[in-house]
Amino acid sequence: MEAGRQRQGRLWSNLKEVCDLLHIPAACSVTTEELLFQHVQFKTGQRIHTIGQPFDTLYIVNSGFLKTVLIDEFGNEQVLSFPMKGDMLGVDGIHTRHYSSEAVALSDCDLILLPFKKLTALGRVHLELENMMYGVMSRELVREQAMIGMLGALSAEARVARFLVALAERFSQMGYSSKLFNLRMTRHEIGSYLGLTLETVSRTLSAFNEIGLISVDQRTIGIKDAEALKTLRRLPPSRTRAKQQATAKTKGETIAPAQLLAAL
Amino acid sequence: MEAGRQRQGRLWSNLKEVCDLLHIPAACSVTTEELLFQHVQFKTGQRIHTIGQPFDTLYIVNSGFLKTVLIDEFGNEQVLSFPMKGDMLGVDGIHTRHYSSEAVALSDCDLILLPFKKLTALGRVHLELENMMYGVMSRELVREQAMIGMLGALSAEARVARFLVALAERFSQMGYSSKLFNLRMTRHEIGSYLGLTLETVSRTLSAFNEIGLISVDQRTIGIKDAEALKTLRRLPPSRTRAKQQATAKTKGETIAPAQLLAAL
DNA sequence: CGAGGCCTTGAACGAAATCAAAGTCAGTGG
DNA sequence: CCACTGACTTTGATTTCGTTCAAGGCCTCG
Repeated sequence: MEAGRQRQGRLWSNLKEVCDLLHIPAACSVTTEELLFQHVQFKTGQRIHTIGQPFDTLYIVNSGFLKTVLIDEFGNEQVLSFPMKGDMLGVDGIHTRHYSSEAVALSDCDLILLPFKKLTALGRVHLELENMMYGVMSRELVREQAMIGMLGALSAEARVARFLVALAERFSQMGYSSKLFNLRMTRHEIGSYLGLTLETVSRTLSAFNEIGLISVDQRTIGIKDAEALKTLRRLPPSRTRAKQQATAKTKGETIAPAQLLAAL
Repeated sequence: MEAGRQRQGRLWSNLKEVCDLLHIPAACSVTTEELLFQHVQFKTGQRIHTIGQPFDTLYIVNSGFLKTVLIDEFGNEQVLSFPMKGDMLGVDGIHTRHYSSEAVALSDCDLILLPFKKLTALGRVHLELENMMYGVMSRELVREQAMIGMLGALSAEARVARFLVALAERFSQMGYSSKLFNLRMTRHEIGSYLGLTLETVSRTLSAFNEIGLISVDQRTIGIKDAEALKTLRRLPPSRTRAKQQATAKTKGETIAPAQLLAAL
């Protein structure tokens, strides 16, 4: 459909800028400006690459928000990640020389092109660059391992809670507020990412809102109690709460929300 | 506990052998035998590396079976993978220079040591080696993405079915029978890997056995109908089967197992 | 204003977890 | 040799979390 890129080619970045973006301590041996990487702009909804497309370039997100997805045998999307500033895209294409996932812009985006051939050639000359590559790929691997652990072991509430905390931290790193931000993705996309249905995501956000952990207004999220979100395992049954309070031998005093939330 | 390695140092491999093991088309530019990598043996139960331990070497499995695990805040293991011949271990340590997972031998193992420093240095001289590194890391990433997709979207039955098929294929690649093999891991470990409880794994295997997809005898698995396993989405409700047959307008004839299994 | 996405909420159902009890097997030591 | 221990597995009964199905509300944009 909208396969065409929004090539404007106005911007270029040097190696130092690329390393900074990736949070790689560039020894900055290359002050020369001859090593330039081109930028490309994508508009909301455009695809950066599709599944099966021949691989030749990696991308670094300079600004904007994206999602990467797998498409299963019957056309259902499985969201794999929500890349944003400083993330690398396309690494999954190296192995088979074809991208194995699809990347879509969730907002207008500015990406840096890293032609893979050029990159590896440069890596042999500039050691930081090579280390950067290994580091970024390893980091991505660790991120996915954490994701597997989360999908394998955590309750729906815990997944949503950690998702919010992770988002808040990313926004903080990017210099935005970690307390108040806008989700760039739909409930459906969040659900797919977390292995849940959109209804469960919606209900969970409402529940967090009700007990004061966050505030929700459509896609605007306010983080009220980041600590509780970080350690949350499961929510106290809202309808049964009275019964639970009666059962607990707490000398009649009301159980503090924090206690309930931290319950195994 | 048994932190000590079983260093025997009897075996060494050259670059060609390493590439073969990883299924990398080594251009075999290096026929010289000076590039040697040491082997190390581990016995069942021994740890290859632990979480947080300083990273300096990658491992390739030459023989044997292992598991890699994450340990959560309360000591619960989350199985991430079951590496076997040709798999690489330790890549997650590159990023932070500390392993982020733990690898344990499920059987006696023979691993090849790849000191990371040495490896990257060699990569600059031997291009196939560098390509191998990128390829293997990318492959691992793709594998984990598939895992995330599976955990996020598939039913318990489908997960177990695909797990068996994947195992069968690995055994086949390794030259063993893909029709009859022994599981090297417990039901608990399989469950952890698939995001299920051990009871669910056990029940699912029993169900597959009952309808003739596999045969199960403790850890010995016989694959009877690989195709059905590959495409299975959900099992027909065994107790409701009579009712379903009645509901279906199939002129009184019995529904073929294959039809039921392929049901969306 | 109306249409179409997106989101929320409720009710009922169902898949998998949890709880519980036996059964199997390998290894150990009397 | 055999009984005993402990880890692993199977199977059943029950519970619960999350899905599914359904209806209505809320924004945005033509």
